[in-house]
Amino acid sequence: MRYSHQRELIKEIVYSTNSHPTADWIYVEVKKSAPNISLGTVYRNLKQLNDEGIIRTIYDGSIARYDWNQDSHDHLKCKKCGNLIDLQLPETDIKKTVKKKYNFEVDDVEMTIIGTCNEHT
Amino acid sequence: MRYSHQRELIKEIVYSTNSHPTADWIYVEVKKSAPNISLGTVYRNLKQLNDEGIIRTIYDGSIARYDWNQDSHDHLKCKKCGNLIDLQLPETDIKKTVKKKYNFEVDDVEMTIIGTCNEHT
DNA sequence: ACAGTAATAGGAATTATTACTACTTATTTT
DNA sequence: AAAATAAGTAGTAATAATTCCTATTACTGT
Repeated sequence: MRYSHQRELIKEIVYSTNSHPTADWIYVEVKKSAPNISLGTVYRNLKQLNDEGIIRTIYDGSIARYDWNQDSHDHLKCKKCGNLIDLQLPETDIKKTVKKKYNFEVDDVEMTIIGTCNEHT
Repeated sequence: MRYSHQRELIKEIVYSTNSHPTADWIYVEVKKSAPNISLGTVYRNLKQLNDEGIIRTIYDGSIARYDWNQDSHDHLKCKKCGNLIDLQLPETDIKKTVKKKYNFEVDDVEMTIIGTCNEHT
């Protein structure tokens, strides 16, 4: 993967926030420093960064969000504000259980906990 | 919610399979018995059935799938064949942990385990 | 500095889903 | 049972998110 200014900016934006931004939000942000970047470029680079393992793509309902955090972690989704909050649950032995019980080779466990955050109860 | 023939057919189709069908697949199926049903009708009814708690909507990446199974359960997603397989993991105390640690009122836990199923290892 | 090729801008195309509207049908009222 | 009413439908247009296409631009190894 060859260096590109645009990709660098996109990467920095994803790495600068914990808000799990969408492609569109990133597009708006990156335009501040690269006014004529195109949305296609944003999507292409997000995909590349994802494929290289530099960022991670998560799905919030039907839309894609991007996360710099590569550690295995889960998300809380607040029904009221829609925010996704990172959390680290104690690693249970889901992997082992699944392997034993279903003979399924586990790569990743994606967990989203849906409810109401402390600011909206 | 008033009775409708179309909705009844759609419900029966969702209840007849464990394959977590997409709206499009359901559309193709239901056309066999109601040839001039429209895709909009399929979507509208799936949403209604979901809102009434008769079926459940799950998201597989960015696309919606529908599931008759109302019990709290999880899904295995095979990277190779793309199939979603139901599974019932032993109820851990995720809810309690999250409540204590993050003061977050949990309604639902969505878990998708990604890997390779026994037919594709 | 230059050749080779990956990356870009800008816009068109695609896919999944929702919205609109005139007509139809299930249910309620008479 | 016929008329009234309101929810549901078909067909199509519209939207939103994402991907694709193409002529041009910009890294990078020599």
